[in-house]
Amino acid sequence: MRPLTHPSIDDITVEGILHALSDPVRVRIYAQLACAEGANSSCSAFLQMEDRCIPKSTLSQHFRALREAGLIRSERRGVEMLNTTRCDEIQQRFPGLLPAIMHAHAIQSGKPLPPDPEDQSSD
Amino acid sequence: MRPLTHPSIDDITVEGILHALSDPVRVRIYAQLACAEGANSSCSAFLQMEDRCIPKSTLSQHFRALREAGLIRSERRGVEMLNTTRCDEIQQRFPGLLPAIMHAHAIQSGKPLPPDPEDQSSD
DNA sequence: CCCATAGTTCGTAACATACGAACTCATGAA
DNA sequence: TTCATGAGTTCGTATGTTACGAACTATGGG
Repeated sequence: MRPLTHPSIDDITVEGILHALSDPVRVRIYAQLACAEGANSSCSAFLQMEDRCIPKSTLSQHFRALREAGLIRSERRGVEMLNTTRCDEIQQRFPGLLPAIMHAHAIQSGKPLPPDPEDQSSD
Repeated sequence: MRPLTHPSIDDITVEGILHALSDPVRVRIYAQLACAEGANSSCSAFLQMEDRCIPKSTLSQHFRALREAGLIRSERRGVEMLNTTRCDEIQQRFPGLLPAIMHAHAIQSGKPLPPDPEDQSSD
């Protein structure tokens, strides 16, 4: 089992981020992580998302995609995995990108957030 | 030859936009169109982009991808094609999304724009 | 009508993705 | 230490997507 690889902040690309978040399952995972930061962030917490039941091998691949795009950081916590977003780093490198995407996603889901408190604006 | 299809603004999805712009060639095309709005926007203008030479069948597919994602509008102008971005419409539906993406892309390309005048902030 | 130019579509090879089966790793019980 | 269990990963394969050359369609000019 190869050790988890995380790209350095400078190797993170816009294309990579967009591609990772262009998958509906992955945005949902990412949105969950971004909301419940630090809470129940193990992979298994997503085994039964709202409506669909996603097989765990597929979930594992999705987490890997998010990880290799630089969107999340995963570390072992005993038998589980602790997943956290790297939004602070990405905000440094690409200010406003993630908030804008998540905001648009919220609009599309019919639950537009109130104007985000600490986001959106270019750093 | 089927007539060009453009999704209605309500059928445009965030995932579709992100996927379309997650391809390096397509962002470059889109960026060009967004900059030189109305100028030389035919497909053939992109036949020899900066470094790579992209075959025209491939280019055609890229334009179709952008069109079907709702990012551009294409109409015949005689023998050519006039391509224009639909950024105003998209700005209505997903405020700040495209500016943030293009801004991030500019940063990555090493030419960060000055803080965008009318963008970024959550309407 | 014939030709040239601008794009599109088709066919196929290369690449990417989804998911079940089989695996690894950490932990806890015996 | 050994075995069992739960959490994730990797592999193999079927299915989908993408790239690009060849053949096609449309428009405009002689």
